[in-house]
Amino acid sequence: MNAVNESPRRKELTRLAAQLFVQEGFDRTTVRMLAQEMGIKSGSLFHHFRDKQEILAAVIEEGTQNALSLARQALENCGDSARERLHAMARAHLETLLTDRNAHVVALYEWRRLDAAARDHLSHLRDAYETLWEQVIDEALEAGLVHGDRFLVSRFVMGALNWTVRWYDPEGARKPEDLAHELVAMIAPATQRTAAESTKV
Amino acid sequence: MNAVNESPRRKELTRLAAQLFVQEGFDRTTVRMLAQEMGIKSGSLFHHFRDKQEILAAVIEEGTQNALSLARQALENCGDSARERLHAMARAHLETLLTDRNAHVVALYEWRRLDAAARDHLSHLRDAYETLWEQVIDEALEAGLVHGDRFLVSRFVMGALNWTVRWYDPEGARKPEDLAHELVAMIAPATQRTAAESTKV
DNA sequence: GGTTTACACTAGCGCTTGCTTGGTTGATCT
DNA sequence: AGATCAACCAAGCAAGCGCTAGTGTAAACC
Repeated sequence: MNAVNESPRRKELTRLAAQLFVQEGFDRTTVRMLAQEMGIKSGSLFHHFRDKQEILAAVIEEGTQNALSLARQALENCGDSARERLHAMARAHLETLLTDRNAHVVALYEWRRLDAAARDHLSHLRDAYETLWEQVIDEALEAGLVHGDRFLVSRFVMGALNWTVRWYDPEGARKPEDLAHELVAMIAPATQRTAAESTKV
Repeated sequence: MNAVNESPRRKELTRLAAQLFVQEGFDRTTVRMLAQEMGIKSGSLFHHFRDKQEILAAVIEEGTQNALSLARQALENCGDSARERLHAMARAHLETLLTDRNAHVVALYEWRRLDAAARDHLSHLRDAYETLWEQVIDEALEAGLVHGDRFLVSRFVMGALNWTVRWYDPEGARKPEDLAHELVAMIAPATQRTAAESTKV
């Protein structure tokens, strides 16, 4: 029973679990269903994970880690202007929501099923991610790009972005890039100043 | 076993069920927990509802009906300008999210637990509500109050509003009215005059 | 060559689940 | 006074749940 390791087998199992958790919900997904999806018997599952809770925690941790590193990377590789940084964050957020969709849906919908210990550990990760966002929002406010209350603006933006998992169609014409652009345009109209940016759309 | 009636007792039970579903989630709420909360034995529960699914459907229907009638009422009692109508809708949405919070949280989080029949029936109700929203968004776009893609703007706005159930504190200083005002200000800044909009599109 | 390790299996324990059954109560109607 | 009816209860069934115990096996390591 190896609890904390990160074997490639365990990672693959985590991926499959995420898929099932999205399809059925955590509570309705039985260890027998998980095992079958993984091609093993239900007993064998507990060699890889201490209990069912740990599978949930593994799924959410995986998704959050990816989101965090993708966001950091996006901020490093973009320009310095508040608009560019805001756009980069929105785009990174939507891209991880797309590529790691299952994990993120689980994180959004099944967070409350985590036990106290796992929730405590994972909320630190999530806080780190949200701090990144608040910094970028602050910059946008200072630059006069967006107006309003710091707390409310960041909540509204996170809501608009996270809500996409409910309606976004990966097969459709719209790319994460497009959504990010449209969102930034909606809350920070390009009509004022910065003549260099009036080319898009 | 009266299935479709609307006795006051049933309404009260529905309210209690909504509270439990929010606290524990639908799957983890057992019929025994529901019965205890209602002050009856688990067997008696099935006199009021055909099965557990029907309780869930009743909770969601109640919430959606209230949201719909509140929104219609708000649109009747507000001014004609696109801004006023947008603000009225946002405010009505947030107010029903506050007063019927439990029912709406259940609708948002447990929708997928509905069986096909209930989901079909309730999605018509929800569509009626979303149609109201899209009309108001359309008016805002035509009036030049907001810019962007019709579909995306309405999805972003709905996301920002619905996300509030995750962080809004009814005991806090902010009223639904304030949130609505701030949201409208964010996506439709008041700085520009209505006449000065001739340059766009 | 012997021991360890990783991974899988079978079998089932103890418990909870949604729901059913058969029956009782007290108020209301005829 | 008898019938009706909504509302409730005690008891329990069949199925399914998470998880454990004990064992087998093939590759890796000393």
